Formats: sequence, structure tokens, C-alpha cells
Amino acid sequence: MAAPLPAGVKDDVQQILETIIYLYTESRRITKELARRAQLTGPQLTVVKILEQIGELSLSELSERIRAQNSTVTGIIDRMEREGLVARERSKEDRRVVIIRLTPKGLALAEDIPLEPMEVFQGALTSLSKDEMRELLRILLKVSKRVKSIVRRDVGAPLEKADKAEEREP
Amino acid sequence: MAAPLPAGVKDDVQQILETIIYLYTESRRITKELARRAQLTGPQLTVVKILEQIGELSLSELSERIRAQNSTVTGIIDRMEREGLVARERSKEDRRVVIIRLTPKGLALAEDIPLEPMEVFQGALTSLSKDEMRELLRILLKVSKRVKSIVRRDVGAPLEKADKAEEREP
DNA sequence: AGTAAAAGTTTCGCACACGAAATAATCGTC
DNA sequence: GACGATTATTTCGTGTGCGAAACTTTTACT
Repeated sequence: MAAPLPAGVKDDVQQILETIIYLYTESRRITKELARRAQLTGPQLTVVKILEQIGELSLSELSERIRAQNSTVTGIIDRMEREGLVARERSKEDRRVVIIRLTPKGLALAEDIPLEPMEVFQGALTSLSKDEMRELLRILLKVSKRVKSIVRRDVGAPLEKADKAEEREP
Repeated sequence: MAAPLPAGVKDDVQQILETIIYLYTESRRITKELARRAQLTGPQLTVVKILEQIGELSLSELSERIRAQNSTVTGIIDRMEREGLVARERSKEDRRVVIIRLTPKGLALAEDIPLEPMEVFQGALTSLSKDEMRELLRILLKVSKRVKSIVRRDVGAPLEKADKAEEREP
């Protein structure tokens, strides 16, 4: 595994990785900066903007949207509730479920935030030609497909629901 | 700003964003999984592998490599020192500087970890043809250049070293 | 030399972020 | 209709991750 690469190719690979990392970290920085202006943290801004759009969500649904664990989101909502930005309410159909929605104060705050962080990237991507965009998507999908297969083969481990065959059958 | 996009384009943009996010979060997941097998955390694995390659680094240099603040790295090194994986030493040339290097135990551990997390992505990227790689790099650079200019114009704020002209000169 | 500014690190307080265990409510099955 | 399995959320412990302030040493300037 890991055959030595020609030098030029290695540089390209490295630069691609760095660019992807740059784009991702920049997205977090932008979120944080926009949040700071509204006296919020990054994740809190994300939550406020999602709730403004959707109206109300269960905690699990919210976790899924922001790609975090429930236990993480519990903490974020705790702090937002403390600030009076959101309210928790037990669902009437299923009393295990907690519904989260913006308070009037939270809604007013949401409306004061003009730009969504992701819009910066949408803006940047739409500066590409339609062909470039297609090509970018095609190549990225190819890469992530390949990543998935490498992971399955060489890393694997917590494969979501794989029945872990710890030892061979006798 | 934010002209309404044609529907098809918007889908492409969304999918590109999701793919980039997938690749980034997957990289963290892989790092974490490889780390878990060595009884380490993600950042600790990264540090171990860097030190194995480079030998020794100051804390600042290390921070830069892993793209984190000094104060974050101080904590990581604290815990690694507690586990006996690394040692701190004051530099003799400049006594402000702290040199960090692996202990024999840390080095042995590093040698036991076969795959570097980034190798998964290098592997995936090298499955692209040379033309695809060039094209990917070209488009990504175009996107990040555009992101930079949007940020400068619409977000800005903590521009690294911009002489913040808070008010015009009298 | 003598001091002010700068550089390197740590400390502190806070907010994620995750996984494992605990808790509460619902569902499936008998 | 009781009981065990399942689902939704919270609690707990630990590890990042950041920015501001504190501390130490070095550098630059006079």
C-alpha cells in the first residue's frame, strides 16, 4: 500500500487537501464572525437561522441538521434557552419528544441577521461556469466514493450497523 | 445581493457544499478511529505523527502545523506529557521557547501506527487522472479566491493584519 | 544601560463535541 | 394489559478550541 508518488502529483494532492481545509475552516470563521456581531456563537447562529426558516423542530431533527450529537445540541439549546432565544416544549403526540422553537426575542434577532454564512460559499460557487460546477461536482463525488471504499477496506471499524464478526465462525 | 438562482444550479451548489463537508468530517472521523486504536485522541495522533517525522518542534511551530491556537496546543501537550508520550524542554538559544519531542514511549507508539489519516485522502485523490486532478485544483483555487474576495467585501472584520481604519484621518 | 515594545507560552473562562450511562415514554408482542 | 425492546432526551466525564489576560524573556530604541 502507499506506492511512492511522482513528485508533481504529490504536490497537487497536497494543495488540493489544503484548499479543501482552507474552505472548511474559512466557513467556520465566517459563521463565527457573523455570529459575534449578533452576540451569538457559531452553532447558535446556525440554530437561529434554521428555526427561522423551518419554524419548529424536535431536538433530534435539529441535531441531524447541524450534524451534531443530541448531547451536544442539548447543551447549545440549554444556553440559548437561558438567554431567552428559544423555548422547549414537550410534544403532545409523543411525550418523549422535545419541540424547539424561537421566542419572539429569538425571531427578532434572526431577522436582524442579513447574511447566512453559507451564502458566501454559494456566492463563490456560482461564480463558476455551469460546466465548471458540473465538473467540480463530478470529480468531488468520485473522490468521496473512493474515500468510502478505502475506508470500508482499510479503516472501517465502527461501520454503522455492520454485525461485527469479531472471530471467525468455528 | 443574493439573486435568486435557477433551481438546477442551486442543487449543484448545495451538493458541492455537502460533499466538501462530507470529506472534511470524514477526515476527522478517520483520524479519530485510527487514534482510538492507539488509545489516543485525534489531535494527539496528529501530534505524534508530526513529531515522528520532524523530530522536535517549538510549541508555536506545532500550533501552526495543526492549525490551532497556542492555548489549545498547550492543553494537548499537557495531557500527552501526563501520559509520558512527549517531553517539554526549554530552548537554550531562546529561553521563551518550549521544545517538544517524543519520549521513547511516544516514538514506539508512533511506529505502531501504520496508516496516516491523510493517506486515505491521498489515496482517493490519486485515483483521479492527472487531468482531473489539475482541473479539480484549478476550480477549487478559483472558488477560494472568490471566497476571499467576498469575505473582504461583505464580512471582513478581523482581517488578519489590516490596519483597521476605524475612523478616517482628520 | 534602561526601558518600552514584542514574542512565546501558559492560565482562565467559556462553549462546543462526543460517547456511555441514566431516564422517560412508546411500541410490539404475547 | 403487562413486559421487554426501542426511541428521544438528558447527564456526566473528558478533550478540544478559542480569545483575553498574565508572565517571562528577548529585542529595539534611545
